[in-house]
Amino acid sequence: MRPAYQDIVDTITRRIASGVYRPGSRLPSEAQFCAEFRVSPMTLRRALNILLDQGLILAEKGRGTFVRPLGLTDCVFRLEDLEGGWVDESTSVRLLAASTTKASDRVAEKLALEPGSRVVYLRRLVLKGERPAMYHVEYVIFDPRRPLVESQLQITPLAGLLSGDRGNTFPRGTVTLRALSLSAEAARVLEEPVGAPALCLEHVFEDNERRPVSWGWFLLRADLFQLTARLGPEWQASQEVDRG
Amino acid sequence: MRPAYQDIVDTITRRIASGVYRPGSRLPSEAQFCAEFRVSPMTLRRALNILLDQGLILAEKGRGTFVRPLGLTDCVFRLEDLEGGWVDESTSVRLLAASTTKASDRVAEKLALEPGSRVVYLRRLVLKGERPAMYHVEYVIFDPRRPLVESQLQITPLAGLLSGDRGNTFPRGTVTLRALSLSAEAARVLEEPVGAPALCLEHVFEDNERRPVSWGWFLLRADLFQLTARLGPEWQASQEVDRG
DNA sequence: CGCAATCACTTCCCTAGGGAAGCTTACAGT
DNA sequence: ACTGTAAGCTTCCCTAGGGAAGTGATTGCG
Repeated sequence: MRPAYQDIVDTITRRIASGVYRPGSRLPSEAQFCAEFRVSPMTLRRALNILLDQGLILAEKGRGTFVRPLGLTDCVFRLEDLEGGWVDESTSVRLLAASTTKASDRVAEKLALEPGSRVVYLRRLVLKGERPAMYHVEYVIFDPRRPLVESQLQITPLAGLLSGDRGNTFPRGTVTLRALSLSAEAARVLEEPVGAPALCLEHVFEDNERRPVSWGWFLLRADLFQLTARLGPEWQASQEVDRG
Repeated sequence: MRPAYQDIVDTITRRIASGVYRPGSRLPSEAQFCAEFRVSPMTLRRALNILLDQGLILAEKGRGTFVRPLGLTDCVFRLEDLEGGWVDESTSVRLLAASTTKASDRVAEKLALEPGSRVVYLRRLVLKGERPAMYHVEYVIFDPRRPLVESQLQITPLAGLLSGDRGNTFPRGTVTLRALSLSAEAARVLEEPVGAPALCLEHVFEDNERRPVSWGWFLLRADLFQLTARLGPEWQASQEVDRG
């Protein structure tokens, strides 16, 4: 039913979590594991590879594999499971502004354009129920020769931009996360006091030729959104039990 | 020299990045790939598995494998590559306070203790050169029966807590990231105006039995620290060229 | 025409080996 | 005592298949 390599992954993970294999210590060789689990080397190797790039173990060629000691810095935060959620039933998007303007120096620099080039300027407000939650500002290049723009311009289904459902996805991009205080304008829109803390999610999307296509940022109310990561071994309970 | 599966991963990645394989479209079957790259099914499968859990492709049993359309939410932020850095030559740690006190209600709740139990209270300041950068507050359970405490108590090498070098690592934990405004005390220590924005990194570490061992948080000056993630296909340049 | 069975194609899992390359240790020769 | 070598570990990579299970189109039968 369940793949053998998955059972092996879980078993070893459990042993690490429960302290049978301690951080830093060497664990049995591949040959020994093959004998214990009664599988071929290839299958065992597959299990180890999974643990390897989960970062739970650490292999040194010719010496052995070891339990990797974990530190705070091993945390990974997935934007996918942002607490506060991106979209659910109560979510609605309100378009505050959409126009084409000439790029300011700052915008032109970010988008690698000549100053004064035409760009599309967008401002959206995402509401959870009645409450403003995110404020989104974005500048998109306006170049008839590049076909990407129109897909970007379908405004309301912000969802498409977030989780790449349909065509309006970008092949590449850079996203940076930081904290800041709300400006007067952002504070007004988000119905927060000026200077209130917020998470800022700045993004630059690029096309296939690595040219920037859009620059913008989300402002997330600090009281509604946070990121959580779990550190250390985690496994799904397996129904199977040794009946040897 | 270079493993074959790695070359395959890079080649497919490059094709996705350059638009040869478009988002959502089906890519060749495993058999076809085997024929093209002249490798055995197992090797090809290995390459696909890597792309699979990089999230670049998406396989549906019986139907085929497809290029996965990406969205903003696919970003992952690694605490490891925090911009502003955790430790380098100019980093020093100053211990502001270390004492044992009775746990307040809030602390007792977080650590799952009886209110009034003894806990170790720590406050550290991390400096980059002369400049305060992070402020760390932590509560550690004080229980002679649990041996973990002493390793936690070696204060100055904060590095050990961050990247698990030696023994003072915890098997498990939860870390949450959010934005907030500096309290009066934190602002004074970090030499920032009261109410300045900061990233807050709250952490709870647990022992093998999943009992909380320590609770605390880092406050990171918003002007010094941010997290960056790259979205989309990325590959290492391979020196090898087709000479068929 | 409608429905069910078949068949081709797909992803996915596993076996049973061989061999390259790196590290450690023991042992021989100097 | 020291050094170079060889043996025996180790991780790592690859081949060449077989078979299970899911999907979709085609075909044959009522």
